[in-house]
Amino acid sequence: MEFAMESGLNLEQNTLINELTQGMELAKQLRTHLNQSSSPENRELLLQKILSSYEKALLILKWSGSMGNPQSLAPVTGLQESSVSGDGSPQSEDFDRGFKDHQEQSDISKKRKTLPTWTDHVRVCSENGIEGPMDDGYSWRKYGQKDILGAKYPRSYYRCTYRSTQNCWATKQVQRSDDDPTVFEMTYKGKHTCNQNHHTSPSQEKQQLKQNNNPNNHQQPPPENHLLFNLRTNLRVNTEELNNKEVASNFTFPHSASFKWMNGENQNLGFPTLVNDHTLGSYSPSFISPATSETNYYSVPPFQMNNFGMVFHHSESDIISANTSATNSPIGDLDFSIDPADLDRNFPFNTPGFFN
DNA sequence: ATAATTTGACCTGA
DNA sequence: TCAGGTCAAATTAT
Repeated sequence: MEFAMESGLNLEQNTLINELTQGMELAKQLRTHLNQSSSPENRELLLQKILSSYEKALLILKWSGSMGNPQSLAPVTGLQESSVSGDGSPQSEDFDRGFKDHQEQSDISKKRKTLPTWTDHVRVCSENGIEGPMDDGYSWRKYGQKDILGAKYPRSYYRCTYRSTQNCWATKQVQRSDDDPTVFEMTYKGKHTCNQNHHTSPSQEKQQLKQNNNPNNHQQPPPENHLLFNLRTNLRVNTEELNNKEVASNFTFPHSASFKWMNGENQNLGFPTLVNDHTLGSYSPSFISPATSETNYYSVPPFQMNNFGMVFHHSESDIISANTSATNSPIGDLDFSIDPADLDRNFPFNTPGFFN
């Protein structure tokens, strides 16, 4: 509630202006580079940034244009279901303090009713077989993988890296779609109560990438986040049938904060390194948001997409029990208490389809 | 040495 | 009993 704010057009408009401005700036830089002797890479980089800015600008326009017409959007994958519950987004610093410690145990015994759960369908399409859904801006630690009945690909289980240190009980499951291997269903449970200000570190991301790309498990193609790339390739967001409102109000994109620095170090994966270090490294933060710093979570522009970016489709649902085993715990209560917070970051994705 | 991942065992609800 | 989810020891990466 507190942040009812970003509903507005202003934000949009500002962002739009920022993007266009940025595009112009970059174009100027490019011009300079053309005169001087600069590496082709730098030029390329600038070019990409420019394109990125314009694409974003266009997306923004599209998005705002579609606001009124929910129907205009096309669902990408129609998968999910689930109903919604409250929270949507990850992170809420303010709240965490209330919880820490003890809560765990006590909660266990109590109710842990509904853990806010929502699912994103992230399509990472890669023509070249690159990219992966991984990074959503949070640090996750994989704690399990299971073959699911009837599913071609195994499901991976992740929990917040800061579970123990910050008592953050957010978890997520990643399941590669059977029919469309380029789609990953990411199911999030619980919100982040940790402070991950420093967005993921490169190393972490790398790791994630790796994991998800289990060669053996047919898991997936290597991710690289080229926002740009992703953007171009497919950008769509579908909010599934959830109640529009709910989604609108609750869902939040995980801030994407990180980009990758994928230096070609993923040898293991053996996937093509499309991008040069610089390319990635310099992926314009702008893409993400003007401000990259700590404040991001909130400040991020509405359209922020995950790094993975792109398409996604998501649905939320309440889930009721989440854990079974002994040690597990309590996350439960959070839902409620946090709700208000959720709203904030929530992206005004009222529009049922973000990008078409 | 520390941190993350792998993976089979274990747990729980249906 | 079974499938999904989690634990935790061993392994691997940083």
